[in-house]
Parts: sequence; structure tokens; C-alpha cells
Amino acid sequence: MEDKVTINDVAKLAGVSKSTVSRYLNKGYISTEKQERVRAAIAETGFKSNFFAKRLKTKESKLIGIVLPRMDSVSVGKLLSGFARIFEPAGYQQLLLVSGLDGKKELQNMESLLQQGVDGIIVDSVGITKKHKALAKSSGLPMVITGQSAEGLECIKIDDYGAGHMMGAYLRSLGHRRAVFAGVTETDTAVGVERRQGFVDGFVKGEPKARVDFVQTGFDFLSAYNKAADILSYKPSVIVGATDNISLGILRCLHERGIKVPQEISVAGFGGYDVGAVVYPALTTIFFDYELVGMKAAQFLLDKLSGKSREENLDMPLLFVERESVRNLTKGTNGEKMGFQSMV
Amino acid sequence: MEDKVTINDVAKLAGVSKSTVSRYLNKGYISTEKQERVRAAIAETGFKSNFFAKRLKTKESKLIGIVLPRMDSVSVGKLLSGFARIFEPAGYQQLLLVSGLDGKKELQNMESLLQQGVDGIIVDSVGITKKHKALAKSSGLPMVITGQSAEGLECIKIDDYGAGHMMGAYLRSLGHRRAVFAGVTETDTAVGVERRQGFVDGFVKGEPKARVDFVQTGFDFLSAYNKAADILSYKPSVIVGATDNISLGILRCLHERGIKVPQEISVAGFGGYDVGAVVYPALTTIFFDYELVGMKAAQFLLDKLSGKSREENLDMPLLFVERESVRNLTKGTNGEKMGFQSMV
DNA sequence: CTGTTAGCGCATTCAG
DNA sequence: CTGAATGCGCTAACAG
Repeated sequence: MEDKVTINDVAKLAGVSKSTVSRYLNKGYISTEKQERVRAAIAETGFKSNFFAKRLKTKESKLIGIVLPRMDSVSVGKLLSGFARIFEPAGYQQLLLVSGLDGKKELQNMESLLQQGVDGIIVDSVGITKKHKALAKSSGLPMVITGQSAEGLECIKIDDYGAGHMMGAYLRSLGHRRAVFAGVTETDTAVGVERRQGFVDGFVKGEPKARVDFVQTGFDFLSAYNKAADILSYKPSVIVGATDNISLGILRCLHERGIKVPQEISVAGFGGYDVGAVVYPALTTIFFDYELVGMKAAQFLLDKLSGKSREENLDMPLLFVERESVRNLTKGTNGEKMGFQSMV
Repeated sequence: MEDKVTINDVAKLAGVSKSTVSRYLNKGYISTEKQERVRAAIAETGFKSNFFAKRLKTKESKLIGIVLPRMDSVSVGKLLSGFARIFEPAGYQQLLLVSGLDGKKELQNMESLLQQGVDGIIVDSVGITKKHKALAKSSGLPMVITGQSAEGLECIKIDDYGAGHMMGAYLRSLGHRRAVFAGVTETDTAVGVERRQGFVDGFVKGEPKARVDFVQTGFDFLSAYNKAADILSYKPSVIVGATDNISLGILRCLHERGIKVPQEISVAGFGGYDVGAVVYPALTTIFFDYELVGMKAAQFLLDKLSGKSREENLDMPLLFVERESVRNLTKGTNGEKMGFQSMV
């Protein structure tokens, strides 16, 4: 522990008062001569100002609390990259807490962060409850939610309903009438409800009637893989996974059963993970720019911190990625592009 | 900001001195009667102890600094999960800094963390320099390195050389004589040097002579995919990617060229990412338990913090995962398992 | 068991 | 421009 050097030691060595050193550290208001003496003294002693003492005075921690459902997922990784790109240059650091997909833990983590004296909080939630809202209110701290949306809270997320709808409409336009949506539980409002509902709305609209069945899976490859029999029992012409990973699990199973994709069955997903491009057939999907979400959320929080409460558009762009796993039933192949590219 | 309530307010309301409140918060040493009064007062005021004031006194931050090269990678995600599993129950929180694969930034981040008053640091480095060592020494703080190993520093990582060697020996035993190792630059000592060298040593040993050529790629699918022509020009019977992602990029390219895996060329990788199991053919690989690495590193740091300097075995288990992408040249198929399963 | 007394290291009035 | 004095909120001796 070399941090015995305090502002006092520096002051002594430089032959000035500690207030002068303090001023040197912060504003200016110091003669160029003493300025030099202090600089030298600091260099010599290797002085580092004590973080806690400083914060105790200034009431600003320059700390942002981040609460995450889990760490080992591509989307969370991207999100964090986005946060870092904004917070680091701004001189903020991130305090990270993981809730393990557990709502209770999520709340605990939020409280814990508040107590740590963070300046603001970002929660990548798996499901907002009234308690979340209460906490947000009572804390009085800027808080932004990511991954879910909830009234009364500031949320920044991709448009799950819109993405679902886009995919549904796309598939329908290609002549598909029987779809299975393989998705997660409804406690995940964003993915389990909004994305799915968007898909249904986009798919069943119009004549002739179309139908979508639902099969529940987890978020991982394996749980999707294991549900393949259920899924197939509905005799769909297209299977859409709520997530690229789900679709990948399905793809694997289809392959094992010798079912050709997209010739016999089409598959699509959501997320736009890189890996979807290297599997065979490459997965048609909708790309979500989680890194951008992270950046927007971080910037939004920073703006709140500095008073600017800009109420601008928080919709994230959606990018349709048409690849090889979906067949165009109206043409007989999947060759024809339909100008269904980058959309918002 | 409701944090106007201090320990003083609580004391007043409870009709005791603030030391009593402090004692209530920490040790015990308080009569059950006052204990109740304090409890009530705290509940009523919604008092939260001020983190910074507390730390200013105790000199303990209960904060662990984590510096990472990047966030958007599976292995880093696993690692972080591992950290969290140890630190959270122990009451430590994690301060996260991302260096963007930049060595300078990595150092800066380490310094920044030291200044924040963290109790210890974990660095998942991309390459240790003498400056890292100097910083570790001068700081006097417990520091553990992950991802790389370096003398004079406490490192916890998977055995890259061993993994490479295991893979090399395995492939060789299957009758392969011409391999291409597709890997990253040598500045990444662990992956670019150790893993590769292990492979070479394991592969070329014995008679008849075997040969391995080297092709440099990045860490991503695409950069590997783009190098496929180079790789193929060596006419290998097996291609091994330094990373599963590299192998996946190669697999994709092989598929596009109509080259059958493993019938015409075998492919293997390192990492054991889940996705390797769902692609076709499923990728033979060596599984690295990064989450375990994270847990070990975290526990090691905690032990140092509490004085226990256990010098035990820090080797991580390696799990050989034999799947579909490698052909046994001695049998003509890839069917025969060789008892080459879980090893350490 | 409990109240009183001191600071932790720093930023900030306030007079010079 | 600068030094002396005053807490920030809390914990840790210190005497009761």
C-alpha cells in the first residue's frame, strides 16, 4: 500500500498549503511558480488522490451502476461494449452486477448500487415489475432500462414488436401460411410477448388465412434442439426462432433428420449474430444492434446527469438480413431478393 | 437524492449516540432494547450508510477491478460469469474497464483502478509487458492475470501449450501428416505462441515426418474465411483453427467450395464453444472452461486478500471434445472413438 | 454495554 | 492568489 502519500505530504514537500495543492488538482487559481513546485512534489511522491475522500466531499461518484441478467451472451457483450464506448471517454466507470436471470436478485442489485453511491443506473432487465418502478422513483437517481420497456420508466431497446412484425410480413409475402414460432416464456415481455405478437400480427394478416403455432423453448441451442419434434408435429413450412440461437438448434436437428433447409422447411431467427452467417444454410434474421442500444442508453443517462433531458427518438434501427435459410414459396426458390433490405 | 439521512439522524431519532448506530451496523455490542430502537429508526428514515465515508475510514473498498480486452466474446463472458459467482457471495463488487485490445489502454486502466482504491485487480490480458510487472510491484495490491502467463506475476489460465499438444498428438495418431494451423499473431503469447507451439510439438513428433504450415488470421469468422485459399494451397489433410471461431469460418468456406468435411479435409478447433456442436459437421475441439478460470482467479484473489497465499495447483482441466469434423485416416472413417476423452 | 472524542483525506468557505 | 479553518459521514479507540 503505497497510498500513504496524502495531499498533506505533497503540500509539505512543495512548501505550500494543502488547499493550494487541492486547487492545483481541481480548478486553477494558482501561480505558475507554485504550480510547478506542486507538480514536482506530486511527481516525486507518486501521489494519487484518495478516491473515497474526494467523493465524500463532492457527492459525485463518477460511477455508473450496471445490472445485467447474465454475462455469457453475445447480446449482453455487445451492450456492454456500447456502454464502455460512451462512459469511458466521459470519465465514468462502471460497476457491474449480475442477476442470473433472477428478478429478486435484480432488485437487490439495484438497491446495492444505490447504496454504493452511483450517479446513475442502467438495468438490462428480464422483466420490469412494480418494484422496479418504485425503486426508480424513490431513489431519485437517473435510471435507464434496456431490454424491456415499461411505462413510467425510461427505456431504450430495440423494437421487438416491429422486428417480429417485419419478419412475419416478410415470410407471409413469400407465400408461407404455416409457421411455428419457437420462443421463450412470457415473463420476458420483450422477447416472449412483444416479438412474438409482432410476428403473429405480421404473419396472419390478410387472406388466405395463415396460422402460427407456438412452442416454448429456452434461450439455448439445446433446449431448442430438444423441442424439434414438437415443432415438426405442426407441419410448418417455416420455423422461426425467437432468437438466432434457437434457430441454430433447430437447424441442427433438421439436418440430423435429413430435412433440407430451405427446400423442405424454412428457418429464420432474430438477432443477427455473426455465427448465423457461417452456418449452413446461412440464417435469415433481423439484426439488432445491441452495441448501439448500449451507446444510446449510456448517452441518454449522461444527458440526464447533466440536465439535458432530451426526449428524442429512442427507436433503434432494425436491419433485415436475408440469407439462405428461407424459401420463397411463390417462386419456388429462395433466389429472388425482394428489396426487403435495411429497414427502420 | 434522499441520502440526506445520515447516521446522525438515525441516532437522534433513536435517542442514542451515533457510535451505537455504527455498532448496530457493524459488530454487535448493543443491548437488545436499543437495537430495536435503532432498527426502527433506520426503517423509518430509510437510512443507507454512505459508502464513501465508510470506505474512507476502513481503507477497504470491497471493490475488485477487472480489466478486459473486450466484451463481446464468449470466453470473456464466461470468465465474467465465473468472477461474479465468487465475488458476489463474498460481498465484493466489480469495477469493469475495457481496453479494446490495446496494450496502452490496458495499463491506463490498471492505473485508473488502483487510483479508485480497489482492493485487488484481475487483468485478462492480451499480452504482458514489463510495465505490467512494474505496475503490479509498485501498487502492492493483489493482482491476478488471466489469459496470459508471465513470470513474476500470478497467472491463472488454461494450459494453452497442453491443449495444443493434445490436439496435435490426437490428429497425428489418426494418421494425419499435413496440417495447417490457422492462428493469430504472436503478440498474443497464449494463443499465438503457446497453443501453436504445443500443437506443432504434438503433431510433428515421431516417424514418419509430419508437417504443419501456419497461416495467420484474426479472431473472427470472416478473417479466417478469407484466408481459406491460402490455407488450402498447402494441401493439408487437416486444418486446425487456433479458435473455434476461426474453424467455423473455415468450415463455411469449405462448404461453399463443395469440399466435404471430414471426408476430404478434417477441421478442428479450440475453445469448445456451444455453437461448435450445432454446426454441421459438429466441430471437434478442446473445451476450455473459462468460467472455471474466472472462479479460480477470483478465489485466488480473495485468498490473497485474506492472507491465505495458497500456492496450489492452478492448472485448469482440458476436455477433449471429439465430434464429427475429423477423420481417422487409419480407419478410413471418423467412427472409432479412441478413449481420447476427458483428460487433464 | 455506551457516549465522547478524534480523525480518515480532501474540497471549500473565509479572511487575508 | 493563498493559507487557515471547517466539516463530508462514518468508525474506532477511549473512558465511563
